[in-house]
Amino acid sequence: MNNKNGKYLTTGEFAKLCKVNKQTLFYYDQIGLLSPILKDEKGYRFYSIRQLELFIVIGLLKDFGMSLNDIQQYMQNKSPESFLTLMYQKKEEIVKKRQEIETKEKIIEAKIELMEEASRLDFHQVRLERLPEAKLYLSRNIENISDDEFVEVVSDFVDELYVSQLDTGYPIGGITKREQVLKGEFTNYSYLYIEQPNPKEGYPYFQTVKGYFLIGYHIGDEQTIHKTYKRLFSEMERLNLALGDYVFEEYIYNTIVKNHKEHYVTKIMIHVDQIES
Amino acid sequence: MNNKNGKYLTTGEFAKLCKVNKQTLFYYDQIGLLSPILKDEKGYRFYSIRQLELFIVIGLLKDFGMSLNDIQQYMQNKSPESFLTLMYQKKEEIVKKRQEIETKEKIIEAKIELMEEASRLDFHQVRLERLPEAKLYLSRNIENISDDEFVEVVSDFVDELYVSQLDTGYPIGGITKREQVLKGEFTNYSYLYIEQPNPKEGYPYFQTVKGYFLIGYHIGDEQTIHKTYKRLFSEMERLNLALGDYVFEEYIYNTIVKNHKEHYVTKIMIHVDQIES
DNA sequence: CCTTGACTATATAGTTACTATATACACTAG
DNA sequence: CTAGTGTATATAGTAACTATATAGTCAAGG
Repeated sequence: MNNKNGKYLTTGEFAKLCKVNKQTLFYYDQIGLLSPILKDEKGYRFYSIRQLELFIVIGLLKDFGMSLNDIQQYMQNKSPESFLTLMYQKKEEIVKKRQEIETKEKIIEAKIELMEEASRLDFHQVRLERLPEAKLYLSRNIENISDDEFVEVVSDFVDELYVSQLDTGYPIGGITKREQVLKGEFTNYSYLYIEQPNPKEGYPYFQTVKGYFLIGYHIGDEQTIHKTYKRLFSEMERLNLALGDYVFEEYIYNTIVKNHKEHYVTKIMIHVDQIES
Repeated sequence: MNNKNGKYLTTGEFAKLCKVNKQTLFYYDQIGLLSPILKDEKGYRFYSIRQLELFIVIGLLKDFGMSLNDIQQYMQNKSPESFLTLMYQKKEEIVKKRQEIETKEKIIEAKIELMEEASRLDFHQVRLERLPEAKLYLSRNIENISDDEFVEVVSDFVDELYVSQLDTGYPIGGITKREQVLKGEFTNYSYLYIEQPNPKEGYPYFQTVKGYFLIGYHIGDEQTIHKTYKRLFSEMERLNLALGDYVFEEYIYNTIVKNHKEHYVTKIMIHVDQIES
């Protein structure tokens, strides 16, 4: 696209034009990806300004995730048809990548929201709240399961979060059934779950019972969580509330933001029914 | 979030749970990023299922572009506040990344469109076409410029495409003024340009004169382009057309898709005026 | 009790796309 | 003639692993 082919550029000059290190051009020459059009008897390299275009395209293909090797393969038998094929393939890849990035953006937004919310909370206060319907993605049932089976369920659950992009950034929680809670087995969960604020179609979701929940926070190791449950139960009595069908547990602060177990914070949401008087 | 802490996992088992190579866990242990909670007297590693959570977060931060070193730095003095700060920072980065990816998606779409269009063209046919207004981003003037100055202009032009994300995937073309064309200096361009189908605000664009253009294609090296110009001029005479103010040249096929200069294809668009009869 | 096969460990080298460093030669200005 | 800049090659280092080689451990089957 120009008639200024007269000027030969030294490696340094061409590197400046390409906005890269001189060494990079040595390297490209070495692997035969982009060699100078001229090399004098003393080994000095000379590039043409025309070669900039090729360098830019190499950069483009690199951006699209191709290795220098792949790029070289393409360059060796290029044609309008193979270029078009390549572009269609890269288009598919980039669409997928964009969707992944959008998912990650959502995850970050969720984490920010959760952390901001947590910072405004008083963990010592217990409150009664009416929660709206929320959709949860559930693991398989994990009641009274062996260690090995539990590992497998967690593995499958995490796997599904990954392949179906169900990680929303919300915490992974545990659901305990009324009967386990009554037996005092607070952490004999029936399911793991993760909330889906914008659920995808075609997945088996568990619809939370909407209604009233008594919400309290346990500070410290899960070993001592029964103490907090006791506090909550006495509060239920005081408010004339009966235990509902499920209890939900979620980490607010854990290993991701705190170094010591004593500082972990678990949110406990007890489904409650008003007792008729 | 679970009470199944009894089970200790070997390196192989934990690797399977994390869906990574065993060696990766050796590596993480070695750099002190994620060590097993237990090592027996024979050096065997044992992980807890609880450590999966940490592994997942490490993966998340990696996805956000942090190096293992940075992640370790963060883990050493983590807190809800520093996590929030980190998330705000990563959010900014990911928004920028998403925009970059969107730009690249547009570039690919443009390349596909151009190639598909080119494949349907008959390069031997000359046609008269009314072109709608198009916005072009222009280089500085390059009439009768020295080699060194030309290199600088190209460098600045490409630089601006990069920093202002003006690369639309459309070809870089050259504009020749009527007076140069009349002198037979077909490739003494006045400007380089790139079309901006969706122009950004606040940039100096050159508005093409909308109107009639005689469009023909030159096959082969630019050295012989005068032959094609001659053909086009005789066609203009036949159609009773007068040379307008500018001629536009663009590569259809070049070093990116063809190995030999003889197969390059240049599109020539001559702005023309109807001669009153 | 011995062997086989599947596991575990460590140490070292290889990978990609460069970047940094060391050493030697070339060119240009004063 | 020398200082300062440029060029060249060769080699080593980088991140985040992966692959390979060698050796020790363990549980099951004959």
